[in-house]
Amino acid sequence: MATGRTHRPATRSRGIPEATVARLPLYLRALTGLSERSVPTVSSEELAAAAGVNSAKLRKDFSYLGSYGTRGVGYDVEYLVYQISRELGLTQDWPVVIVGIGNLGAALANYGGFASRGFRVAALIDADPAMAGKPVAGIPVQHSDDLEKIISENGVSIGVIATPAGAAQPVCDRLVAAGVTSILNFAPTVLSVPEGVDVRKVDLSIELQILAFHEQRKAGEDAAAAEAGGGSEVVTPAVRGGAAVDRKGPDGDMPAVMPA
Amino acid sequence: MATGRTHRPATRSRGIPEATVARLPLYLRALTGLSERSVPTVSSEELAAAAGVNSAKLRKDFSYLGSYGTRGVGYDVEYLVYQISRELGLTQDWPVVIVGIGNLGAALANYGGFASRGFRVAALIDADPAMAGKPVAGIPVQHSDDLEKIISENGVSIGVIATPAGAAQPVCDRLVAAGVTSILNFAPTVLSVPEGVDVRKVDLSIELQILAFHEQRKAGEDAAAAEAGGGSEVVTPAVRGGAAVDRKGPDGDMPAVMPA
DNA sequence: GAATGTGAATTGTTTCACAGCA
DNA sequence: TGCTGTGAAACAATTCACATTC
Repeated sequence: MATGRTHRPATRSRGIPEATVARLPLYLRALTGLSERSVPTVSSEELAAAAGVNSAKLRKDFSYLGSYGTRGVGYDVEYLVYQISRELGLTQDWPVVIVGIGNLGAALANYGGFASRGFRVAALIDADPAMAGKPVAGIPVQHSDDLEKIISENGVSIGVIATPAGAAQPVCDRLVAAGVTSILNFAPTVLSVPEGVDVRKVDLSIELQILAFHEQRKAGEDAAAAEAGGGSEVVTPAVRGGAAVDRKGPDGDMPAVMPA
Repeated sequence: MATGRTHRPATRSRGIPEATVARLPLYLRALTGLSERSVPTVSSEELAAAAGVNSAKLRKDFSYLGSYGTRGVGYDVEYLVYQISRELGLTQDWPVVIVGIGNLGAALANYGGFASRGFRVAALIDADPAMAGKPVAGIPVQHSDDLEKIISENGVSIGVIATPAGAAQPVCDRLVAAGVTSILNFAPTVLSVPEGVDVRKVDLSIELQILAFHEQRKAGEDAAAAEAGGGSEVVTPAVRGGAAVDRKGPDGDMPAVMPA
């Protein structure tokens, strides 16, 4: 999961489990595809395949929303699209601000996937005065001095942070103070927010690290054995200062070393 | 979670639960911060706070790696950094290719977080001949005709897909055929891959949709009531063609309508 | 005395398997 | 007959609480 939540009770919101909520957008995407191809109905099996999950899970997920299928037939595509959209709150317009218009912020501003699903980029904000007024994705960048005003004038409740790590917490604080209650954080930092504010994070390098973990494992115990025995390109290990030479990991003893 | 996995047994890899693996990068980031500030040791309580998790979870996570702490004292920062890096496979160099050098691909190429953690952008690949040769983030873009050659010459096992949705599956197939076994997918599609290939996905609009779900809920049952009663900016509902006017959702009856 | 490491309890999620309905 | 909807079983993750060790 490229993602995690901060704060917020583990309680299911209106009975829908978090894991299910996280999959609704996936179903919606698959359904939208079918809808565009004018497919009228779809079975749990087919839809599950299109969404990349298994059908029992999908049926259980849908059962939390209500009884929207027809036994022996399947689900009406258009009807489900509407129900899921409504459940996700996509039948309304969500103005969003993006703070931090660097490479990533600009890419986000240009990203079509937002606009296509009820999200409207209401403003772009950056701390660099040189950026002010410059249009990105057709929207003029505004200076962060005006952040509070921009938020309130546009009725923004969702903010996207794409600043450098150091700026993220202060920006977050200002967004929250100005009334934002949902934040999508691309900066590699843990944000602390008051109760009632939702944070989701996307950390590109974390995803790669998780892949690397599995990749390493695939390389096999052969490689692990080789590394235990002889030299590899491990970053120059130096002898550790403190106590403990007797640490034990599950894969055998490890010399008390660490990267320089 | 901005993320999910496709394919691959639910089995713990070498006894480390997936949920734990997904948090290791977080701990590592927090530890790196402490290391830079020359903090020698840290308690589970402190580190958990810095990583944004609770301390019991952190201790349980670490217990899967081994006994790396000292009772009554805490964890040695440098030592843990090394152990986690090793566990994640970050003590080796991972050449990565990025396919699809649009706004997002370019932003990824420029993203510092990759390089800082053992990931090296070995090549940028795009299907547009006009891009070929043009440097992005100091690396010349290569044409996708040469994809297979690039993969094998650089020993790439991790690929990043940042193409439009339509191109993603063909690109994925070629990457896999050329030897890539881990894929980070930014395209909004489900990729199908053979057994043994790992896919993680990051879908920006999915994250926003999950936020919107919770945001909607925060707006309260008052808003829900208001919407049930009168007009809101629901996208022009039209009467549904098919059967069923008797569908029932958990929040009361719903007219058989859907977005236009 | 302080903080780790971990069994046991709890909570959440997935999968199974089949009753019930169109 | 075919496919949904859902209890019940299996599994996974989290949290508790405390014995253990420094």
